[in-house]
Amino acid sequence: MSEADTRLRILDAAEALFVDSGFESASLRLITAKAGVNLAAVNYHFGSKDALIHEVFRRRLSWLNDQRLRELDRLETEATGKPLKPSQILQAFFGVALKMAADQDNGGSGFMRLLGRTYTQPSEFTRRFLAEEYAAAVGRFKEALFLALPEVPREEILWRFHFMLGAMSYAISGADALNIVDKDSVDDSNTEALYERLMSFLLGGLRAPLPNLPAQAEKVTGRKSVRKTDRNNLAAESVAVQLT
Amino acid sequence: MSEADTRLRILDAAEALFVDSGFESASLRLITAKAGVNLAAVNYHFGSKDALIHEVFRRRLSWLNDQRLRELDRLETEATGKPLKPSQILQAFFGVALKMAADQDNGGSGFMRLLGRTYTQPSEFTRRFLAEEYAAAVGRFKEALFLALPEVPREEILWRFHFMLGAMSYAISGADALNIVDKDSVDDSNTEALYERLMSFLLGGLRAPLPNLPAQAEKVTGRKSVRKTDRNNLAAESVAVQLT
DNA sequence: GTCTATATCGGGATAGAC
DNA sequence: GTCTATCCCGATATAGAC
Repeated sequence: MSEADTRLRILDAAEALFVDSGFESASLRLITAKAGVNLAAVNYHFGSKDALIHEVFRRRLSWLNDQRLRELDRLETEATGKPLKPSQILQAFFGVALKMAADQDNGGSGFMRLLGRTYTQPSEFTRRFLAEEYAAAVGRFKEALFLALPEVPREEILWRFHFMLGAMSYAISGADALNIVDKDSVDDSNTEALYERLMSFLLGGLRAPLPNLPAQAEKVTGRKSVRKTDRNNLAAESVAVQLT
Repeated sequence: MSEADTRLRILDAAEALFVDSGFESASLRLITAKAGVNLAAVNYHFGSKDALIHEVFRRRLSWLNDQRLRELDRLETEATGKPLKPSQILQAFFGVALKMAADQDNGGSGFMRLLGRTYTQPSEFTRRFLAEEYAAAVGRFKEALFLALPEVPREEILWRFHFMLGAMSYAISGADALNIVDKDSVDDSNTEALYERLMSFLLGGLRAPLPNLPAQAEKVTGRKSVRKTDRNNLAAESVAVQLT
């Protein structure tokens, strides 16, 4: 077996086991057995289990974020200087992720589910490299959303982006998780339908009227916080109408 | 130390450690040390680590779902037979959860974060008792939503409910997770503001225009699937306008 | 009910032969 | 590069004294 082969087999086996039972219960013994390689091969090729985990994420995330940025580039080129529509930005970010989740060659829904879970797990170790891998792509998408929604406070956009990530995570977890809520009558085999469902939900949330924030102290400077609520209400009117 | 005391100390310590580092890394040694009790006490009081995990969820979930149903009862009594507004239903389900997340006496945000994560983890063990604990409450809320949104296909409502759970989960994970996306400038200390932000996002998503579902084979019978798309489009118009 | 001590297992990592 | 054998640790669970 060639070196590259062994590496790949380990990565694939590890990913599958992480998805099914988490980082801890997937022991090196299980991983190497599933991969059909020797136990010691993991330490030889990756150095440690942690490094293996890191690499499992790195290879998928760098591909995913590449695709996302490529799609964003394409849309921005087409738009010739005009700001993108929110729906286009969401399509580039979430649509590409859903497409990856539907593609067996790139880890299928398994990896995306793993990613969604890991995202809310506050382990310093996973947090650090997720931030690294995400930084570049997220920065671009943030800016695109700020441009597309100039009247919406930036903090509000960030929170809604965060909420959208949560919805996507559960969407990809699919009927498996939904069946906790309702044992019957839901079908997630149709990825096209899931995409349409999720996109209209996300767009609805993103362009919802702005919340009535309670007056509060500003974070850094001491500007009059009363104004803030007013400004949000004003923006709410226009936002609910203007977008698509 | 009284028996009840020991039980409680173990439950609290276990919950806190599960939140911080998951079920597997929280060993009985860590749990009992943090609780200030003897290692053997866990097996004496709960029988096994799995049973302890189960009990950690049961005590919080039964309280949470009690509160949710109480609030739903109250709203339905007030409404005297008329269907509730979607916003009221969301308030009873998600608002109560956020309130619990903000209340240190009931586990604070810790437990809710743990719950959100566990929800997407496909372990048979956790899945089974989550379904048990949720069944009653979710059934009532489903029915309330069906009544409140008679023109929206039931399957669509279930998916949107699922998406909303995802958004809530991430909302409660809070700035810790958001900072993966953006290292600065976000503040989650204000739970009132978080509540308002999340509610307007959820409502926007719930009442979004219905998706354009691709034609597909019906699930059980072979009724003409073309009609389905048309029906959804029709409904979309009314739904986007009618709700609040 | 609570303790100490221990049985038993499975984990990650590594040394050293091939 | 890959293997076997093994070290060392920490996990759950339990037996038996108090």
